[in-house]
Amino acid sequence: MTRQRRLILEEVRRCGGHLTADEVYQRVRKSLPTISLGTVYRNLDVLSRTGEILRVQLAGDQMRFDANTRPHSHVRCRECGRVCDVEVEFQILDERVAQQSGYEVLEHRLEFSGICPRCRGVETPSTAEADARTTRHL
Amino acid sequence: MTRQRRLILEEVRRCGGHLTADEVYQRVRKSLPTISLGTVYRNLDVLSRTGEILRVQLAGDQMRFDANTRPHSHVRCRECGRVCDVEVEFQILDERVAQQSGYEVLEHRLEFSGICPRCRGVETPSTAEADARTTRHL
DNA sequence: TTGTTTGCAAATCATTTGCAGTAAC
DNA sequence: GTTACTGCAAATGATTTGCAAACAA
Repeated sequence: MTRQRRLILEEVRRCGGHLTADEVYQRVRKSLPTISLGTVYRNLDVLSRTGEILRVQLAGDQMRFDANTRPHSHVRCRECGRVCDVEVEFQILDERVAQQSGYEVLEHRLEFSGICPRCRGVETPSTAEADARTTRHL
Repeated sequence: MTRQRRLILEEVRRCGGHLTADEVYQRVRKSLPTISLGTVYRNLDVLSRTGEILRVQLAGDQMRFDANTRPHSHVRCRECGRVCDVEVEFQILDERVAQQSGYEVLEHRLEFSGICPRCRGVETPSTAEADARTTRHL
C-alpha cells in the first residue's frame, strides 16, 4: 500500500460518484503533483481486482470507478450526461435468459438512459432527493 | 447508395451475427480489395443511423454491428466469448427505474454473462438449437 | 534485501477526420 | 454539375506497457 494507492482510493471514496481515471489523476495531483497517469490506471486496476472499488463500464463511455461496490445499475441522462444509481430485481431475468440460451448466467450489466428530471424541468423536492445521488458525465 | 455501402450492408446481413468494423472490412475486401477501413466505419455509421443495421455495444468490447434491428439483449460466455441473442420483458424494469430516479426512461441496455452450454460440456439437442443463434467474440 | 511500484515515454488499438480526387444522381 | 462518397494517411484519445530508478515489506 503506497502513498499513491492510498490517495487514489481516498479520492474515489470521497467523491462518491463515478470518476474516470483522468478525473482521479487530476484530483490526486493536487496533493501529489508528481504522480503519473499510468500509476493511476495501474492502481485503479488493482483496487478493482481486490474489490475495494467497482469498475463501471457504461456503453460508449470511458471506464469509470465507483466506491459503491454493491452491484447496481445506472440511468444516464441523454441531455446532460448525469448518471444516477438504481437497484433492480434481476433474479427472474437471469432465469429467463438461462432458459432461452442454455447459458449459466453469472452476471448482468444493465444501463438505462432517458431524460433526467432537471432536463425535463420538473425538479421537485422528491426528484431533488434523487438528484443528490447523481453524477454528471459530460 | 454506392457499391461500397451496398456490399457492407450485404455482408452484415449475410453473417447474421455481430461483426466488428474490421471483420466487415476483411470480408468486403474479398470482393472489393480497394475499399478502405475508414469507408467501412463511415458506412456502418450511416447504416445504423438510418436503422438498417443495429449498433451493438458490449461492455469492454469493440463496437459491433447486427442485421437484426429489433432491440434485444445479449448473453456472452466468459470462457469462449460466444454471444447469443435473448429477449427480455423490460417494461416493469423501466417503470421501476423511472420511479427511483425521476428520469424519463427512453432506452435500456442489458448484457448478461456466464458460461455457455458448450463450455459447460452440456451440449444437448436443445442447447444445440440455441447455439445456432450464437456468435463467437474472441 | 527482494519483490513491488513508480514516473516517464513510447506503444497500442479502435475509431475519427482532413483532404483531394471520384462517383452517384 | 452539384453533392455525397471514396481512399489514403495522419490525428485522436483512452488505455497499456517497457524500463530503470525508487520504495515498501
